[in-house]
Amino acid sequence: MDIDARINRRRNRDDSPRLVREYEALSPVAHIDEPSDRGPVFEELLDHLDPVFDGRLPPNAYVYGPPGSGKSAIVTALFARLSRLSTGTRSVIHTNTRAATTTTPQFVYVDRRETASEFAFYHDVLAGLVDEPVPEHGVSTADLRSRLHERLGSARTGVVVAIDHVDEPAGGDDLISLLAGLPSNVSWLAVGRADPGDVAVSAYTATVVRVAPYQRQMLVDVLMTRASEGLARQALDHDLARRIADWADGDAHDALAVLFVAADRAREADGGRIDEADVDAAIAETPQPCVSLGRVLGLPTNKQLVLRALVDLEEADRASVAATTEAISSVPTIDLSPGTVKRFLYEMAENGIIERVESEARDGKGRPPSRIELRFPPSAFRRLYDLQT
DNA sequence: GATCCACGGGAATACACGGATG
DNA sequence: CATCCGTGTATTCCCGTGGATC
Repeated sequence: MDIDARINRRRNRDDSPRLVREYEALSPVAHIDEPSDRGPVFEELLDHLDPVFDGRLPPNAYVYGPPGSGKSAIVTALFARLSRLSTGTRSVIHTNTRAATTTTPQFVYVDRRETASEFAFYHDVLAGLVDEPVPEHGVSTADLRSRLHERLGSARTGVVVAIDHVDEPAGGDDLISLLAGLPSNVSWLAVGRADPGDVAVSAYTATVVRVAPYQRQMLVDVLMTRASEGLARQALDHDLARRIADWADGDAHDALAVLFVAADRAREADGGRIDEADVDAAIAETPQPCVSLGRVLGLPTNKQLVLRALVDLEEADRASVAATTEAISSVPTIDLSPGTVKRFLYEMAENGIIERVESEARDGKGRPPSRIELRFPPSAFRRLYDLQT
């Protein structure tokens, strides 16, 4: 725990005992340092990365698994550790004298959720490699790419780049050509949901690693661990954790989202612990399938602003895209034009953040309108968004 | 002056329906 | 009866502009 967290804990003890001690530990978008029970997958990945420990580059790889199976948690945890090992080439402040560290390849993690464009991709890879800030404006994409080549041309050992969420976003630049633009001493590890047979990158990989969904007991453990980190003692009954795990059917994201919503609901009700009604309500507001909250919170600022207004609307205001547009545009905090709000709604529906369901009420005239429905639990987004700002 | 990208705005296209037409 | 047409909405697509930054 860092100092801020320690101080905050003291500051927040006014109306103790607090049910929610630490939203961060509870958040479905945060990954903890030590994903539990994933030993075999770590071993498989380390087998693949093994050449690294001799100072060589591993081949390209594809890691895949269903939503909420812990792909991102595993890869981020692993890359965080590995990049700590290889800081020898860029940092002078290290006490360890093992010469081997200076010849270890570097590790960079980029997330396509935040790195959709070609420019952003090369920017983030480069930023992961150098200590000095990389400009985000005023420099061309081609320029950025050549800086990257320049930087790596002199490197002895190369870089391993993890690219998470390769099958999102739908509208991003073609991944294959982005990868082709990387220097030759870069090896990549793509992470996605699709089966290797259905995804173009797998044609360029030597290794494929599958991440299986969480088994029931593992998911219960995940929930109990999070509860003990983020909630007051004894706040989550083991039976309720099992109930959530059963419902989530192996998807850790959805399970954690339910826990988060239930905890927030219990806190609002001044409950000292999460009860069954909290869990029921949380499950009821979590759609299936549920889009990743990480994706929602990775959206551009103004799209999130629109969503923030959307989750507060009455059902009547969501009866059609036109009505929803009007309702959102009249919210004082929104200074976007109605046209833009509407376009955002259509775009987000296209990307599965929200859903348009065509109304069956035909009134004879024109094409029937679509009602807007959320693909994520609204109170989870509301809380996470408000904490962020 | 260059660059990226979010916005704004509007044109083009799709769809549903009732009524006219062959 | 099958098809086309006109009207009114909904939806998609596209591109120019401007703010922020280097």
